[in-house]
Amino acid sequence: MRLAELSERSGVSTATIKYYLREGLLPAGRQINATTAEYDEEHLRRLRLVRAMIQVGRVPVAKVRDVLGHVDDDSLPRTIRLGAALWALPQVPEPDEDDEYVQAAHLEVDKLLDQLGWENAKQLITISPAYRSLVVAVAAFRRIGYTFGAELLAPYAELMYRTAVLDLDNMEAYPSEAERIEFAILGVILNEPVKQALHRLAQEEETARRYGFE
Amino acid sequence: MRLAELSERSGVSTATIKYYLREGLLPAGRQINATTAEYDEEHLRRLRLVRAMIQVGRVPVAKVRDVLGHVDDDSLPRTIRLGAALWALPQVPEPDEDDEYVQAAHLEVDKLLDQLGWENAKQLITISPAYRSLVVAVAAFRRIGYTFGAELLAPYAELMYRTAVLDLDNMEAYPSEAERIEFAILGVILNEPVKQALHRLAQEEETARRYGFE
DNA sequence: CTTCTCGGATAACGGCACTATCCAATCAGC
DNA sequence: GCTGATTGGATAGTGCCGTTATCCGAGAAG
Repeated sequence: MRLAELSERSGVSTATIKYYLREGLLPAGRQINATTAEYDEEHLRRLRLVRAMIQVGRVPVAKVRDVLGHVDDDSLPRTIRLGAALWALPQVPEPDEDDEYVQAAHLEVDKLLDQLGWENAKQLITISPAYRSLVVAVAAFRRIGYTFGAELLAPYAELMYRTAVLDLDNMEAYPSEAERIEFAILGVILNEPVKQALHRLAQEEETARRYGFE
Repeated sequence: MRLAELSERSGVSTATIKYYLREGLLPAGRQINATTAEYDEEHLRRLRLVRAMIQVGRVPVAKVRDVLGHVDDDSLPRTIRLGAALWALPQVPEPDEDDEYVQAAHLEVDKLLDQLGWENAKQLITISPAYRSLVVAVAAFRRIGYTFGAELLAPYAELMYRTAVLDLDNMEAYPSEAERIEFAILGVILNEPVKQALHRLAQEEETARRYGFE
């Protein structure tokens, strides 16, 4: 198919597709001649993935490029590809290590990991963006005057761990390696909006149950 | 304290504070004379809240204004204030109701709510942004070729419901109404980054447990 | 008195996701 | 084979948004 058809079937304007091509989010089509390029179902699929990441996952274009680079890198073993995709995702600004709240948050999060026995996560704390995000968020709570210590975090972490087990179970249900990788990426990028929405729905439900509508 | 000190103690530049004042995120200081205004601890606290929402919660400035408007509106009953804060948060673009994937997602999500017995949430589906976000995300999965039906969503929803119970329990632990409201706002805005980070950490932990580091 | 700082108003900036405009090559319909 | 529409590439422009820089005249400080 040609650009116009790719645009029609994906619902993305040709101008935007050209932009994605330029930015390297979409591989170039097979060049038929100087003015025509041919795209296939793979392009359509990739384009839909890109759109989902940008619109639903709110992933910036540059990050999408990074993530896709890892997805396409067949030379990497699976866990590395998974990790690379996770880590290429948008992050909270770097924590200011001199800030007293950040330091307190570090202690609290480290205590939490000890309590939970997350030995693998502990090994990653120097490099994991998830760890840094957690520290930044916990520090923000403290700065406003609310403590969000290990004892409050632990039950959440327990639930999130069970969520992660579900994620990986679902991923393993797919037969091909390629699908598993793509689903894992989606599981990080699109799953979070799903869980966030479920969470808010659950909050609405429980609030209504406790206090009614008025 | 004056602008310069407010800036120093909060770590926010005077130019940005002026911008927040202009945008109505921060109430004006007490005017001492034509060129001096006096700010107090409440201003500092509010400023930190605003910063946390913008930087950690990634809430757009306009939304912060809306949320704070509800926080400050003493005439509203608590559940409404809570709901108003929840609903003022950034949303996914409106789902296109003509889209076949969106329609399928609607059916799937409705089925899920029935299965779970979330009767209160069902009543809110016409207006709840959380419901719409969920539909958009589920539709995005389907569009790429992965089904994320009620039977896969249900265990996640169960875990999220337990998370919401924790949220409300934590909120109720605060003695004053004002603190509870503020904590509830934070619980929606800052808690989500916390949970998201815990989730990713948990994914990293479980991935490492299943597959090791190589 | 004069130099410094204050806060208000306004304009400018930089990043990002697109989008509009040109253009020459080429395809489709007659 | 001619002609008008379409194609894809290059480039510049747009709109939004969070932030910052520049002026300015009115006090405060030494």
